[in-house]
Amino acid sequence: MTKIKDTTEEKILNAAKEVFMKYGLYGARMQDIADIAKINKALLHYYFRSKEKLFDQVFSGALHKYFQQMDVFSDASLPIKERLFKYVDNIFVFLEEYPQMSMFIIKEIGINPDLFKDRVEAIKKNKGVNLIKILDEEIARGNIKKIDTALFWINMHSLCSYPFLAAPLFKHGLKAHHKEWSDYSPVKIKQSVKQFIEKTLSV
Amino acid sequence: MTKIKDTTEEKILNAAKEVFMKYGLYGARMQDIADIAKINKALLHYYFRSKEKLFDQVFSGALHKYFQQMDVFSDASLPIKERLFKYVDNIFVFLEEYPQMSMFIIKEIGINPDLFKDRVEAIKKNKGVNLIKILDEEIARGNIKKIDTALFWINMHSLCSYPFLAAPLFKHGLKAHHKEWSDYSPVKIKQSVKQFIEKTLSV
DNA sequence: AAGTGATATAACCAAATGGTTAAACCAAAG
DNA sequence: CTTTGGTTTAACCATTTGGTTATATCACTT
Repeated sequence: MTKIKDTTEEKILNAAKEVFMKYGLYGARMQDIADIAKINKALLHYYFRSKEKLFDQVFSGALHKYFQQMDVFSDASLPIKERLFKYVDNIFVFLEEYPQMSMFIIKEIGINPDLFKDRVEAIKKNKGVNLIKILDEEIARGNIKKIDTALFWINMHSLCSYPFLAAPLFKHGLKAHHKEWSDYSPVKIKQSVKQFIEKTLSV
Repeated sequence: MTKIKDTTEEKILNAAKEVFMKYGLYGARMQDIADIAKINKALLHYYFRSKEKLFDQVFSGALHKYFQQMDVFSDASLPIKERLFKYVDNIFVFLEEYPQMSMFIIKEIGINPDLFKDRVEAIKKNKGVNLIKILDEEIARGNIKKIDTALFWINMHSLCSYPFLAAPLFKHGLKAHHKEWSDYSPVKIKQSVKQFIEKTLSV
């Protein structure tokens, strides 16, 4: 499936990703990371000088992947709705692989806002695509309904992300109603997100 | 605003709530809790035997408040849409006071699923209201559109909760578009949730 | 004023944690 | 075979962490 180089460095990074995502910077234990990577704890410091440095690498990678999904918006050749649908597809692929990542990013930013300011500026400049601006332009051209684009953006993301974040809750909640989470995620949810987009944007 | 008894026990619980919500069980430090409560660390153990016990109290309280919102559904005298609107109002009041709580619950359940199984069963039995079942009944009576009720439930919660969870992200993201988070949350978001309910359920 | 029980604190302890070091391993080059 | 370089490990260290204890303080009763 995914490429596995299996170098020591990658084993560490994968283990660190797992542990940091679950417990956050403060809650994570270097020994746990070493155990999962099946290496000696000292190797962590050999490859990444400190816990903070290792965390920084993991967090940067997460943030990069998170914003990478927006690349599809650069493709101005596609009609806006197609781009949005493709974006939703991207998000779902991403969320299925890293269901915890958006929460990880949100949590760590909440704890240490500085992590964000520095890094995001760099990413933003690299991409240079202004998603809400694009939607506003489409409205000006009359291609979509006249809506509050920022609000639409928030709502669309909510519909996509929250089901994955809250999966532990929903899994249990649905079972109480003799329904299975697997029947809902991700196929049906993706459908209903696209429905929401369709209904909200159609003139 | 909220009643403040200001007993030592409450000071500790409030401090613990703050720290546990931010850092989780593993990430939280007893000394931090003591500092915020402005008491000696030993007092923590005097009132609550251990870190786990203190956490348990905080977590139980959070879970209780979280599910308490659903009480409005017991009031069968109101038409279903009124009940849903009232429920949304409740959620927003709750989320404005405890924006981190749903993430706290979700995170801790993800780490330690056992916490959930034991406690939720008790809560569920106390309430005895089956929300999705109520919606299904309303469909049978022809009061609302024939929809997938569980999916509707998930979507509605997503629209309510995620904006609060992801506030740190949105705050920053909106500023980049010269818009302010305060212009969107919570008034406009609540409106659009109710719009979503209206559109989705109307026959 | 003296006694009493609950409340609070400083000082302490053992275990865990992030981090270091010196020595061992091991593949490739000479 | 020996050397050389990067890689890996066991043993260790200083600090932090959750938790305990002995002592002090305070509110209240007698």
